[in-house]
This record gives sequence, C-alpha cells and structure tokens, in this order.
Amino acid sequence: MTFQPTLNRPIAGTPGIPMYLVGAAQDARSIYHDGSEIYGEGEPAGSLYMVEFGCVRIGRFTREGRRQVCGFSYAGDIFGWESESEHRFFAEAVGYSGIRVLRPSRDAEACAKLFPLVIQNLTRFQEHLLVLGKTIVDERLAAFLCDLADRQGGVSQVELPMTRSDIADYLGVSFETVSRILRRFRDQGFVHVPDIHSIEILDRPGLEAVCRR
Amino acid sequence: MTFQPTLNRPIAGTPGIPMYLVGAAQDARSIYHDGSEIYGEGEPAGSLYMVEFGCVRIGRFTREGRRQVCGFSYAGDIFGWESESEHRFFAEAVGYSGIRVLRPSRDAEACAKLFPLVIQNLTRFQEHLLVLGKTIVDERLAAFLCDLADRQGGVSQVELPMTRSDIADYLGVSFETVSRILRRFRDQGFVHVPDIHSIEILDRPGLEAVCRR
DNA sequence: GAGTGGACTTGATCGAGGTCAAGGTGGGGC
DNA sequence: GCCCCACCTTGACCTCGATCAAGTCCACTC
Repeated sequence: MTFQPTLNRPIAGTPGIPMYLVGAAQDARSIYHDGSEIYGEGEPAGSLYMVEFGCVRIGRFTREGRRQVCGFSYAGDIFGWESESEHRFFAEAVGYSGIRVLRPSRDAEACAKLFPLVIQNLTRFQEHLLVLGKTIVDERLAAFLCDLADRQGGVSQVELPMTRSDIADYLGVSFETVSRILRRFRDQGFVHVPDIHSIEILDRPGLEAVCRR
Repeated sequence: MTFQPTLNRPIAGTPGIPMYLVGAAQDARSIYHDGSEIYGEGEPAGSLYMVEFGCVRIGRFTREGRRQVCGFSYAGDIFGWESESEHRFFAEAVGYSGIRVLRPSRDAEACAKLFPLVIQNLTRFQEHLLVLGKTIVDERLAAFLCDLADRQGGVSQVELPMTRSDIADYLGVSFETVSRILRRFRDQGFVHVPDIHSIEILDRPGLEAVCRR
C-alpha cells in the first residue's frame, strides 16, 4: 500500500493549512513561548496540532526524572496523534512558536485525507529508530544533522532551534557528548558553527559517510 | 483525535482476518520458513501483510553490513506500511510463519478502517523509541520483555521466537550483552529460562522497576 | 553412534561515552 | 554598566558494554 505525502513543509514562514483540513472546525492560532507546554502527559487527547512556525518537542519523563524526546515537529508538521484517550507524551514549544489546533471530523473522508500524513509520521519514527539503534554516537548525530537539513529543504545552513540537551535527549546521549562530537565534526571540517543555534554543513557527503555505517 | 484499535491479537492460534478486510482482494496464505524473506529492501511496495501465526522481523542493513531490526510483528499484526513506492525495509520470517497478503482498496472507507491500525503501529514505534533512548541496557531488555509479555496477553510464560541476535539488533546492543543481562536477570530472580526460546517472568514488578527508570 | 554447524554462554580486554567538575559565554533585568 | 542565570564547552576519571576469543549445547545428518 503506497501513500504519497502531499504536505509541503517549509521550515520558515507560515505554511498554509492543507486544503483538505480547511473545512475542519479549528481554533485560532496559539502562540507559545520557549519551553511552554502545549499539552502534558495524562491530559485528555482529542485534537491534532499543526506547527505554523517555530518548533515543538514531543517526549516523556521517566520515573527517575530523565527526559526522553521522541521527536521534533517543525513548521508544516502535524502532531498529536494518539491511540488512547489521553496523551502519553508531552508537547512543548522550542523557542517562540505558533500552533494551530485542528479538530478534523472523524468520518471516512477525513481519515483518507489524513492517512498519508500518519504514514509519513510512521516513516519518520522508523528512521529515528534506526538512528537510535546505532551504537556509535557520531553516527547518530550525523544522521540527525542530515535529517534536519533535509527537512529544512536540503539547505546547507541549518537552524538548530533546540538546545544541546534537547538533541541529547533525542539521541539518547549526554549533552556533553553532543557538544564534544559537534566539536569533532568542526575539527574534521564537516560543519561550521557560526552561532549556537545554527550549523552550516560544509561536507554533506562526509557526514553521510559517517551516518550510513 | 482518539482512535481505539479494534483488532485482537492472540500470539498463538490463527486469528481471523478483521471483518472489514474480508472484502479486500487477497492472496492465499503463504508459509515461510525461518529466515526466509517476505519482502526485501528496494522491492516494489503495495500490499499489506498480516501475520497469521509465527513472527516477522522488520529491519534494514547498513552499508557496513550491520543489521538493525526496527520491529517484530506477531500473530494478528499487520505490517508493510510504506510511504514510498518501494520497501525501505526488509521483512523476514522468524521461525515457521504464516502470512496473508492483503490488498485493501484505497478508497476512503478502507482508509478509515485501517486508520486505528496505523495509529497503533505509530504508538508502538514511539514506545520503542523511548526504549532505545535508555542508556542503561538492562532497562532496554527489561522493557522488551515486559512488552513481549503484554503483547502475548499478559502471561508470565513468554515465547521468544527470535534469536539473541535478533533481540540485540532490535535493542541496539551486542548479542553477548543480551546473553549476559538475561543471565543477570536470572541470578536476580526476575526470570526463569526453561529453554532458549521461552522465558518465565517471576517478578514482573521487579522488571518494571528496572525499565521504568 | 560420531561429526558438523549454528546458536548461545562466558571470560578477558579495551575504548567510547557517562558523570562529575570547572570554566566560558551571552542574553535579560536592574 | 553590572550581575545573574541558563546554556554551552572542555577536562579528568571511570564504568559499561563492544569486541575478540574460547568453549558449550543442541539439532540435524550420515
């Protein structure tokens, strides 16, 4: 069964709401500041959310207080899919972000429209699984950077809205290690780091050689 | 948006095909022996597959020949979702397995029926992500065993159709480590290992205490 | 029965990366 | 301007788990 995702996803600017969701009942756009919660673990689920601008991290806290980030959503992405009646993850804004709440109807027509989006989401999680399966942490970070570049349209100048800690919790490593490997990538000429929240990829083939191992 | 999965998934026996897929065009059940390929990476995608009995591993090989398993499907599970026109993963039988090929129509009605199944799949991947995010490997294996027990109906006697290597590639560790931790769990009284392909969980709360960290 | 091959276990070694600790940097508030 | 705090970097140390290497245990064949 093949589904072609149809939604374009610019990283910057305000993407339009996909045409097939325009008819859905929707709340106004909400603005969230860095770190503020969009929904929390255990809260009732029921809506979908679309990032208009900014970035969102989705994750969970373990009993011991360790945070695990299972995904980032960027402008154009839709998140909030749940199979239970309450959220099993939290969603928080990363930086200043605009989120639109969608309440698509639950009829067959709407499901068909949403189908490619869920499949795309599924694919993304599968890819992330493969990244986390890698034992060498360099490979994980390289894969993260390549993915980020791709999702921002294949540009070499990549925005990093999240902190080193966010990246660390996403890749299952310590934030010190993220910092060290980034440093190594710089020394190896793979990337240039003009400031803390942006990365210029100088040697994409080199990075891919690292993550394709 | 909330979707309740409706499919029951017994681990043993031959589950019926969900009623809403009965109308779909379908091939006869195929029998696969241990290790044989159901589909390969790069092959054209287009069907869904349902495990009738046995087990299936889904994964990918890295360029360096390292295998990464991103999921196991058991009796009742449906796999084969792809967003591209060709498979990005391989699927292989784990032990003697029966697989039914489904070719559900692609109309809105079918999408609506399949929706809860994809969401359930999505949820499973998210949970697996959290497991792989754990730095201590004991926690990963404990989580794997608890999940396995749950998917087999919450019984304490768990079937392990896959090899230690399969588990290792699923958890992102070496197979020696799987063996060693299993040994440790035995010594700690968490499990009893009557034979290589089954595990009896003696102390479920204990195991959960390990994986909930 | 003996021989064979694949999966598993166990031991020994070593390095990647976690943890702890000590600066460095930069933005916001006063 | 100054302080403060959050985030980041870098260093030192040590543990966990990968890797290499035997050795064991079956299931299967002849």
